[in-house]
Amino acid sequence: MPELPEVETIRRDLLQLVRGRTITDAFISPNAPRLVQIIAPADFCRGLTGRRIEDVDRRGKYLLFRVARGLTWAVHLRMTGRLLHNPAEPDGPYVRAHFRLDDGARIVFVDLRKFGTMWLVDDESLVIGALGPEPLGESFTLALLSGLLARRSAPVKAVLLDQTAIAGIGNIYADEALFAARINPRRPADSLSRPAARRLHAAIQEVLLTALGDRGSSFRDYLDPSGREGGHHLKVKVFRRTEEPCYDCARPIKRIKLAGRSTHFCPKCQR
DNA sequence: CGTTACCTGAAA
DNA sequence: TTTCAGGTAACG
Repeated sequence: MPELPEVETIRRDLLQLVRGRTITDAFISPNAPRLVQIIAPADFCRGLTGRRIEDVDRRGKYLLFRVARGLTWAVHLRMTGRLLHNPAEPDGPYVRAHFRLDDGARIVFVDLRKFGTMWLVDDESLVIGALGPEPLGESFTLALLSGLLARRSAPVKAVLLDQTAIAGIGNIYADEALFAARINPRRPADSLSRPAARRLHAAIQEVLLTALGDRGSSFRDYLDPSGREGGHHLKVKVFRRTEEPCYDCARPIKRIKLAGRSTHFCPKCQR
């Protein structure tokens, strides 16, 4: 569910709430058998208990809790995962894991669809080793994006969604970035002109930064650790605006299936 | 490369 | 009843 702006919002909030705290108890629900990867849930809980949270990082859509003695507790929320801090109802029907901290606070992992995953590893490359560069990082240059596009004949939207190409872009912000860059999502990546690649590079950063400023988008399930919605879904230009008028040309936004995902675009403005 | 599976619901 | 859902791994 959450993409880079949502996961980064969660990271920033949780950093303030849990840094320096020690995990005093960990619980994985038996109805979430696929939640913990690689090791058994009991070993995961034993491994986390008693450990201090030293930092909270993010890579792509992964949250990385740096805990004592070099271990990383990694979390991927997939479609419907939430990490809530002291929620009003800590025993709701979709609670898949919970963690008690030494200040009495509770971190609750809620996930309707059970796609979310967690790891406890000493080598983070096991989890995030294959990810491409951070689109808001220094290494994400125009030259890098152009090189990426030139090597792929797939539709440009499929490349934006490929986490090994660029880390953190999902279905909302792929559609929004392609609209901002006026590029048709079906265009083969290697067919983009130099100016089009330049527009796309700027659009990716602008769209992600704006959404981050709005604390993400809450179309359906996304809530921050305090249970609040983001604000960016109120500002999208094409995502889930099928048959509504394009803000630039007033013609209806169209929806197609691409790379297995619903894809929204303006056929007149995006070529 | 584009489908299919993983889950559970909400919306059409 | 059918389709759709901020994701991604595993298929063919």
